[in-house]
Amino acid sequence: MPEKQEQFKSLLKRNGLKVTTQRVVILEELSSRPGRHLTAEEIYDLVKKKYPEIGLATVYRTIQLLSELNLIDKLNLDDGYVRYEIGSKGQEESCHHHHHLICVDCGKVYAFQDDLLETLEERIKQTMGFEVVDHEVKLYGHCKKCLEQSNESNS
Amino acid sequence: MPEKQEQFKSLLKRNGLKVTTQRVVILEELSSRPGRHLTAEEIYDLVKKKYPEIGLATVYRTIQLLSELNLIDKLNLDDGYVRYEIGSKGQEESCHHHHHLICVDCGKVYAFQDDLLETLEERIKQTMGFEVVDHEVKLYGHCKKCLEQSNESNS
DNA sequence: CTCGATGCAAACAATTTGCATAACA
DNA sequence: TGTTATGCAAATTGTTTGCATCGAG
Repeated sequence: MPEKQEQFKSLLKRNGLKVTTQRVVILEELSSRPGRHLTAEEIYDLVKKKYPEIGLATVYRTIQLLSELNLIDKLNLDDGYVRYEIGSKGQEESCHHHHHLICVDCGKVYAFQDDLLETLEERIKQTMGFEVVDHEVKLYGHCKKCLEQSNESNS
Repeated sequence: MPEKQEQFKSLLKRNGLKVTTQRVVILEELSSRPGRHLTAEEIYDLVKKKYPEIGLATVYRTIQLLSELNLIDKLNLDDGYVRYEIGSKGQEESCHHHHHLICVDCGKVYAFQDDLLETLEERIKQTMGFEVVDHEVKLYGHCKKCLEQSNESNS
């Protein structure tokens, strides 16, 4: 999909960044895995397959840059790694900013979108005078599959 | 307040932990600063004033222990430090589980409680079969004070 | 007494940085 | 051609761990 490559190139240019193969490949790898939450090391390994000369430091530097521009989203699952996924601005599809459901049993991460948060933010603005511009919501619990499995073993 | 000390001691015992001066002092320091979000290093410095022999490793070990028992709450502001504050179980007052408003201008962290989240969690249970048991909500934005200051300079 | 808890220092691991080289604009 | 980005390796730093000692139960 060369048209996607062109998109990334103009995306970089639009944000005042130089277009390099490394940056385009990193964006490609992330964007071809929406919903996956990849660590720097994982991105490094993926990119190396397409561009073996890349260094880990470049991955870190690029990730940080893209994150500051909100082209990719940062996610911290408190497992010692910072993870990244393609964000709404880095994707043509309007995949809205979403939140995460983290299963404490199997570790799987689910995404969900919600508009209820807007009501909450409105209320906060009213009561505390605090104007919310971004949010990070992590809900921990038991996913459907794990709930079913534990029900089976209990019956 | 020696009655608070007694409380911490029984709190530790109740959770199957040995009562040591180090652990009690760490709990004291945290509980005398509700709403403050302290790093391990900061806790270490505070505790050293009352108990200079303590080692940083003990602080880390104790913090981890108390965090697993939910006596203290972990907070990650993505500034490279993991922070801790006394939790509802570690305090006699019923200070409900709360969420954080983080001002992107001055860095100040405000707390708020909300019940709207329960509606959200109910909805998630219905639509996705995911049962939420814990949550971490961080809202980033501009606090009242910083909003007022930027308004003044604009007028 | 016995096992868990501590202090110290060394080990770890994710991330950052300095610097010479390469390559986009 | 000049500045920005890269690769490599070394440095940094929050956190963990091994081990001998100490102290709560």
